[in-house]
Amino acid sequence: MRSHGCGDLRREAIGQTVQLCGWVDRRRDHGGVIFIDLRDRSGTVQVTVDPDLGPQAFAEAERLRNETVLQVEGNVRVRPGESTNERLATGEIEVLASSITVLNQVRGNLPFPVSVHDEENTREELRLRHRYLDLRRERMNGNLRLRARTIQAARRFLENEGFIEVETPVLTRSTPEGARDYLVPSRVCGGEWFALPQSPQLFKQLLMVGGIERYYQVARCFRDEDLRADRQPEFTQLDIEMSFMGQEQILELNEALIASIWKSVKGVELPRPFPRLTWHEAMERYGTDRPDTRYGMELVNVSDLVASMGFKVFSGAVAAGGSVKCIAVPGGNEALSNVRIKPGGDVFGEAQAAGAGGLAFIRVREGGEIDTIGAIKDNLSEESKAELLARTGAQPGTLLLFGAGDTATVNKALDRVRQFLARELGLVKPDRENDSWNFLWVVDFPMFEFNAGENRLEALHHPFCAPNTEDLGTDPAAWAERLPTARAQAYDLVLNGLELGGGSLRIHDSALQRQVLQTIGLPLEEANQQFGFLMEALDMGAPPHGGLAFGVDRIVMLLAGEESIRDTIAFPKTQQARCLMTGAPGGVAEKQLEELHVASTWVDAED
RNA sequence: GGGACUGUAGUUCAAUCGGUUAGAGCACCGCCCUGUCACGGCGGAAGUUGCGGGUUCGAGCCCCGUCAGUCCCGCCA
Repeated sequence: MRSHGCGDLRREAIGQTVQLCGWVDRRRDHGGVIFIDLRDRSGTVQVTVDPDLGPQAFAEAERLRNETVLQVEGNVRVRPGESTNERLATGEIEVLASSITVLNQVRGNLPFPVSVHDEENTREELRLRHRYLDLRRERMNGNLRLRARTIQAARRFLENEGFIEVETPVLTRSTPEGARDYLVPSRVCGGEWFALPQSPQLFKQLLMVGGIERYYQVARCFRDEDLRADRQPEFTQLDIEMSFMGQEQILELNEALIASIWKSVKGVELPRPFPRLTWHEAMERYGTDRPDTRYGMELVNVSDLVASMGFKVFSGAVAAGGSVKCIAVPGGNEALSNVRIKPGGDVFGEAQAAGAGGLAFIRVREGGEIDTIGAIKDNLSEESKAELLARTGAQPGTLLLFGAGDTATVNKALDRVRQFLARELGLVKPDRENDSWNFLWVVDFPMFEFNAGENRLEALHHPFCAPNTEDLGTDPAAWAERLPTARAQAYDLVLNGLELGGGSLRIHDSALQRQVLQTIGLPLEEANQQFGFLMEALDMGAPPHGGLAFGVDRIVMLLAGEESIRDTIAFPKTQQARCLMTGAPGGVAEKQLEELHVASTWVDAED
């Protein structure tokens, strides 16, 4: 007698006696015969229990409840009549039970239904509290399988390309810059602390110095920052680094990696090469460094057209060094009422949420007439009007939405409005049904951006990215002056408006590395103290190298059509960074703290 | 640190303007039904309306506080 998966049984098994194990998905009882849908990882099969053919089995079956754990022995036969249950993996056959063994029972009521027949709209709080039960459901079980297939496809591709997986420390040292660290007290070295890695960045670079040449790791990373639907305090990166390769080769190889994953997980052949945008162009045309290119409504810069007009909101913004940009919403006149785009409306609210003061609009009517507030209409010359319509491609019925102010805020507001409208107007399918994969490389990121709060430059990616060689020039004496405005040899992979990963060529010259650290305001002495080991290594024949890291949770989220990475992680944390199942984080014994040389006094932030 | 939303039976939801004993589907328990497949029929049990306080003749509903969850801003090199 063979053991089978419930969903693996097919016509070939007819006549065989089989043994099955699984959960009772649903029991039906009719006219003295009992039907059990038995479910395991492979699917569901109907087990039929007839008292005349299996008295023992029938006696057991009468007591069965949903989610009871069963072992069933029985004969496979054709179902009489036609099966109407499309969800049974093996619809046309049934297993006639001769014996049933209850392996474990369900006591009390389940906190929520698990059956494949039930709608999946249980409160997430409950699902997380009993995650083991949640994972048993078809959708979550499938997501974890999809995740495993994704990682397996990546491993297969990379191994074939000569990459080897190397594990790097989880207990490492805290470094300045970047996110908050999770800290771990050292017992042996009292008073000193480990940090959990935000990424294996420096270790993988040192592996390049170590001659590994092609490294990858499915690496757990930790960042003690506030959570979002796509951000967990611990998450998984597919971390990759390689020596002696230029940006072009790196992008090409990683495109092939991604294509290979999509091919094996979704069966989709991605068109290549992926389109590319420079960072500058992405900001200009989409207002974000991770544009969703599944739809149009690009940002159009009209600063020059309105610079001298009498409408002060527009001309004033330009005069102050800012911008006026707009997006054209085809059919927007009909789709979006004034109520929605004026103060208090949902579209207006999106712009406000991004920090914009407001949202001006023009409705384009038949014959190119424009309908808007007088302050705009009366101050717009015929030439400017014509140019505006031409530049935005506006047709009768088009709604033009304007943002005016400092450029960063305008970009942010219009990006947000654009994404909001895409969903509202049905330009993108709901995540579950998405079947368009608009990959995009964003390249030529700036090295730094100004942090007004701290009054200093910050690395846009991280301070180990190599600057663009043209921007840097050949004279080391000019580095300090040229670095702040230089582009980096850095790149992000964007899919449907979500950042899937990013990377760069790295600095392999210690002098340049020192200069970059100083540029972000790290004094030489501190740089040496924090990163001395790196620069020492660079001085021992570090090869040119570069790489990137993908967010595995996000990739799986998109492949699965989920809206939260929690649904791709077996045991995720809540927005308060708690595990509802185990109750972590929790208190520890006083003795543990003593051993760790940690004071036990709890100081509230308010005090 | 801030804004918004949510919390009612095991569960998913309802409960009109603040007004009788807080209802329904599924699940659960009992009985009936000879092939069901989201089976069906009859009956039953099941509630500190998250928690605490307040307003009111009267609070699931209004107010204050608090806890938990979700979404967003800040933050996330």
